[in-house]
This record gives sequence, C-alpha cells and structure tokens, in this order.
Amino acid sequence: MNAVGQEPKASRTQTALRGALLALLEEKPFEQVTVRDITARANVGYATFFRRYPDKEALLHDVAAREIGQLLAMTLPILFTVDSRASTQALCAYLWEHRKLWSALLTGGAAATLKHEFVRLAQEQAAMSRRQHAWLPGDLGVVFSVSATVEILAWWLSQAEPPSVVEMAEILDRLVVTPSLATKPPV
Amino acid sequence: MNAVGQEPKASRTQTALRGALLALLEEKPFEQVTVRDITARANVGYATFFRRYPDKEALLHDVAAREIGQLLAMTLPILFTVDSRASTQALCAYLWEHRKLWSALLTGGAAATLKHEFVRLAQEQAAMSRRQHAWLPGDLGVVFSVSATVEILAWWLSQAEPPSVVEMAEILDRLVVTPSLATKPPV
Amino acid sequence: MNAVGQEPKASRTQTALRGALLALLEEKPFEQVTVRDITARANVGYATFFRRYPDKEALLHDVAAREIGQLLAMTLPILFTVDSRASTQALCAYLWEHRKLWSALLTGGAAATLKHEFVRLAQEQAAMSRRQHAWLPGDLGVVFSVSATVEILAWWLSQAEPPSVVEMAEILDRLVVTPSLATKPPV
Amino acid sequence: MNAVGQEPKASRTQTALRGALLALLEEKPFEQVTVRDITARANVGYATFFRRYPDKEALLHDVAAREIGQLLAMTLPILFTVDSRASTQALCAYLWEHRKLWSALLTGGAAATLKHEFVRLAQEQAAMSRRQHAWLPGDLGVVFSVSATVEILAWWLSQAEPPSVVEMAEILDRLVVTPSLATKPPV
DNA sequence: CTCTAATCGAGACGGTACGTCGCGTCTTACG
DNA sequence: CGTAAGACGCGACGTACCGTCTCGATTAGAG
Repeated sequence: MNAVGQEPKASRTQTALRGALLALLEEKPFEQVTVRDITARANVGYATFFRRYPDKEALLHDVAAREIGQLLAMTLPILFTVDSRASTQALCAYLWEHRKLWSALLTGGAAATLKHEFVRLAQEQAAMSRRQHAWLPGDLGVVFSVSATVEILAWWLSQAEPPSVVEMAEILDRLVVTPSLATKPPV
Repeated sequence: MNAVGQEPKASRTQTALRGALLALLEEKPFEQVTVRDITARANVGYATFFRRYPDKEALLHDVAAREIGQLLAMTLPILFTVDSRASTQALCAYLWEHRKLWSALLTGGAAATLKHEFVRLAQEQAAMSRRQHAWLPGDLGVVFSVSATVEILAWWLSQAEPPSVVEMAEILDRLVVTPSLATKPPV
Repeated sequence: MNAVGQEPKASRTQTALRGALLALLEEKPFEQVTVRDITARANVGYATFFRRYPDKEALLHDVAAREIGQLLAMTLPILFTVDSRASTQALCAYLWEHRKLWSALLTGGAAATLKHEFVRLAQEQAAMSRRQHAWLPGDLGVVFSVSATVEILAWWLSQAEPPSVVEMAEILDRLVVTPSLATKPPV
Repeated sequence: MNAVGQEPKASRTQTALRGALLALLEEKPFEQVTVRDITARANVGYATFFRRYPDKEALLHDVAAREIGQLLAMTLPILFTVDSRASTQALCAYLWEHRKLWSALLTGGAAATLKHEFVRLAQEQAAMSRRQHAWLPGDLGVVFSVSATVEILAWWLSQAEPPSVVEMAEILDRLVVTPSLATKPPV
C-alpha cells in the first residue's frame, strides 16, 4: 500500500546511489568521482551516503556485483557448454548492447575492483561444478579466464574501429575458452 | 664513467627516490604510500620530489619501466622463440628470485600502472617484429599476452603453496604462448 | 489530583527529560550533552524531544527556571531583609546541600543560561519592590547582585577545600549585599 | 630584507586570523562564527587554520589574551592604587573608546572565554603583589573583582542609554573596588 | 467493545560544520 | 645557486549532531 514511492524508502536511497554512480562513471573515471558528486546526483544528503556504504569503494563493489550478476549468467556457462562459440557470442553481444556502461566499468580506476568482484563471483560458481585439470589449479583457471576475458573485452570496447561481435567471439574462444578447457598439451 | 658514489647529484636523488618507493611498496600498497613517506625514506626534501617527478604516479612509471626493462628481455622473446618452454621457465625463474619485489609490484594499486607500462613497452617491441595473424589484431595479441601473463604470475606470487617454477612455465606456455602463436583454429 | 505515576503522560515525558538532563549535567558539561544522550537517558523517543522543546537550550531554560525557582525564594529576600546575614547563610546552606547539582549548573556551558535565567527572574521580582538609588540604576543592581553571587558561589563549589557555610555567608554579605544596599559612599 | 610582506609569513597568517575573528565578532556572536568564515575573511586556506590553532576556541583564547593584555595594564592597578577613582575612570574611558569591540567580546558566546582568560591573567598578576585579607581568600577576591567588573561593563555596553564614563567609574568603585579592599566589616 | 485519531518509539534523512589528510605550489633560510 | 624544511591553498574525506520526516505500534477516547 505504498502509494507514493512504490518502494521502501531505505532501499530507494541505495538505488539512487547506485544509479548515480553508474551515471557518473560514464562521464569520468572512478577516482575522479567524488562522494559529493554521487550524493548530489542521487539527490541524497552527503552524510546519508556513509549510512549506506562505508566507502566509495563499497558502493562500487555493490554496483559491480549487481552488474556482474547479470553478466555472469552468460559468462560462466561458456566454459562448461558444448557449444562454446555460441556462448561467447552471447556474451559479446550483451556487452555490445551495454557498450557505454561496460566501457566505463572496465576502464579506469573501477576496472580493478570490477575484475576482483568478477573473480570472486566466478570462484563461487566454479566451486560447484569443478573440472579439475592436473596441470591447472582450479582457481588459477578461473583467475586466468576472467582476467583474460575482461582484458580482451576492455580492449574491444576501447577501440576506435572495433571488430565485430562475431570476430570477438572467435578471438575469445581461441584465446581463453579453448586453452582453459584443454586437458592435454596440444602437442 | 663515474666511480661509484660520484655520479651526478641529480641522478643520485632519483635513485634514492626509486629505491625508497621500491622499499615502501614491500610494506604497503601503492595508494597508501605518500610522497612524504617516499621523501622521508629517501632522505630527500619534500619539495625536491616534485622537481624530479610531476607526480607519485610518474615515479611509479619510472620505477616500473626500469624493473620491467630487465624483465622484458626475457618476456618478449618467449613469443618468437623456437623453444618457448625454455623462455617461460627463464621468466618464471627470474620472477621467483625477486619474488618479494614483484609480489609488491603486481599486487595492489601499483598493478594497473605496471601492467600498462608493460603493455606499452611490449607494443614497442612488437612493432618491430610483427607476426600478423588474420584473426588476431596485433595489439590485442600483445595486450592479451601481457595481461594474462601478469595476471597468472600475480596469482602465483600470492599463493601460500605456489607451484614450482617448472609447473608455472608449463601453465604459462599452455595458457598464453601457445594460443597467441596459433595460426589457425586448433580444430 | 492524580495519584503518583498517573499524571498526564505528556508531562511525565517532560519530567523524564528534565531529570535526564540534570543527571547528565553531573557527568559532563552541557555543550557535550547531546539530545540523543538526553532522550536515551529519559527512555524517550528521539523525535519526542522536539515535540516538547524546540531546542536543547529550551530544556535547559526550563530546568534552570525550576531549580532557580526554589532557590530564588531564598536568594531575593536577602537584599530586602533586615537580617541579611541570616538570609545569606540560608542561601549558602541550601546550596551546600545540593552541592553536586549546583556545581554542575554553575559550571560549564550551562552557567551562562543559568545566570541569564537567574537575572530574568530576579528582575521580575525586583520590579515590584524597587528601592531606587540615585547612583545605581535598578537593573544594574540586580545584574550585579545576581552575577556576583553566582560567581562567588560557583567559585565556592569548585574549591578543593571550600570555606564553611558561615564564612561564605559573611563574604557574600560583605561583597554583594552591603555594597548594593549602600545609599551613600562609605566615605 | 623582506621586501614584500615586511613580516615573516607565518606570523602574518596568525595576525590575519586574529583580525578576521575580531571583525566577525562585531557582526555575529561567537558561536555562529564558523572556522570557514574566519579563514575566508582572513584570506587563508581552511586547513591552515588548524595548523595554527587546534580549535576555534583556541583562537578566541589567543585573541582574548591579547586584547585583555592591553586592558589589564589599566584594570589591575585599580585595586592597589591610592586613587582608585582615577583608575576606574581610565578603565571605563578605554572601554568606551573601543566600545564596539568590547561589546562583542563581553556579549554572546565569547564572554565566558573572555572572563576566564581575564581571571587567569589577573591571578598571575595578583600572585605577585598579594594583599591577603583574613576573611577573603586571595583568588576569590580576584574572581569576584574581575567577574563583577566584567559583568558591570557588559551591562554598560549593552545599554540603549548608557550612563556616562564618570558615573560608571563611580559605580564600579563602589560596587567592586571598595568592597574588595575593605579590611574590616563597614560596621 | 470497537474503531478512529492522536501520540509515541525508532531511526532514516538532508544539512552544516567539523577536523584530518594528502597533494602540489611556494616561501624562507642555509650552505 | 640549489636544496632542505615546511607553510600554504586546495579540496575530498569521514564524523557528529541537529532538527525534520516517515513509519508502524500503542493507546485513548468516541461511538
């Protein structure tokens, strides 16, 4: 029976903060985004920020986790699917659609946090359906896959004349997916 | 050629600053190292710092370039050598020797700069002896190789029970070298 | 007339707030007492405070007026009594009994408000039975008497080895009462 | 050889801060003066304030001590002079000249600090030339004299139609000087 | 005895000032 | 001269408290 805000106020604040950060990240790199910027954009009191998050970093973590959450549904299956090429294409297509946002997330000061969060979530997922290789420690596999993928995609999104989705999917497949799945040296 | 200790004073200051930064990086992450820390450790006036470097970042770049310089002589040939396995082993062995330093460089806030500098230098090198693949844009190849290598090595140095040099060399070879050299899909 | 504990709830809240402030004033100076302290101590909701008083100051005024009310019955007659010495002794004795409370009231940030309220009430009283001296404007007389008295008593209550009630009465008499009553220069 | 500022910069900052506070005190009560107000008025960086003074209060203390310093040369001799009336007149005259400043100092939130500083300085002075009365502890004498004087003068400066300097001098003399000097009860 | 309205607790919120910290510039004094 | 020492302007940070507000639970009085 929430006629006005349709949502408990407390969480509206958080939503506003996350939205503000996302908006600002498309304007300038994370390190240059000030807490005041965020609260101003979110129409929220400065001090209120610290009631929700201890840090600017903490908000970024939250934002990252959520954005990655959506992406991860497409990213992780890649490594365990029969048709890996289809998966990488889906991933690239998704990224391309949200090009601007992800460009911001994977570039500048936010990238490190993003990647870290990415790895963390990927580790969790991987813990369940683990395919162990003798030569490749499980978590290194995850670290490599995620890092390389992120790096490749970051490169992609920052190009003036970027390759097509299909081309990137092939590159991803050959540079990341195939190597991490290989069970024995390719001679 | 100056005798030891008699090199021009200006460069002695720079040496001291670089040394101080390296020492501090082994104590705390780069973002937490302040210019005052550095100058204090280097026994150099605070203002003097800014006569040598515009920035804390600039010093890091300098330090990074030098440390990488040594490493790069071993890293780059890997991709263009006949016996890649030997090269990766050499790389890992070198890193292992200077484990503490590189652990600091590849972890924390310095990592981004380090990797960036790494890529920059690698691009330069690669510009000369370019092996173009149709499916892999040249600079993406470099970005991927370097990033993945750095990430894998960073993982290695941060492990409690790290794999041996030989094992890491094999991993590197299979995850990074082989894929970037492949000319056609591995079927 | 309500039995104890059955008085109207609204005024029970006020009583609790006044009590809480008095208690807190014995622990720390007024400026360091926060509204949250008070409401917590009074077992009253934070917002409720502002339903009763516009201000922290307003509560202090209320508290002050009441405490002074009791005291004033003894303070004011001093100046208009035949046996002033007896009156000053009564005043000092009363203060001594409630030493701890008045020590808190007359020291620290509350003192100014206290004195102000004191003067205000004294002015009211004095307006009725005014003895005008040519050389001493009426309200200055009040200001002087009250301020000096307060100051002297504050000094007394803060001493490690305070003079006796009788001694203080004499001092008060000679420093405050006699001079303000004098009608002509004492030669 | 200070061509420009004619004064070491460090002390110029302090001077500017003191000046700014004095100026602001004539515009609004001390509690409403913000550190930012002060630094803005003094053309000084905000943080610089805290390099000089730990507190807004500390600056007030400094200002107070200096202003009182000048005044005290006239205030203290009053009690130990043969011709006390001349001294009180000098005091009142001085105050009247700097009416606006002292009005600000003796009114509002600054008053407490002012009086405290006043007493402190007076105690120091009094420690040297102590005339002990049996009935009046030395420091109470000082506290009373100073407090009463301050209070009387504060009243004076806040009047719409203030008495003349001569009248105030007489009042001061009869209310403060004579009583504190008396050696035996005036019968 | 119920139902509506006032009142309360709890505490989130916008806002203002605080005091701290680090950067990069600038001044001063010294060797 | 050039350097050490460090003051300074700047601007973000995170904290504290204020006074306003919303919200749900409690309670009182009207029906």
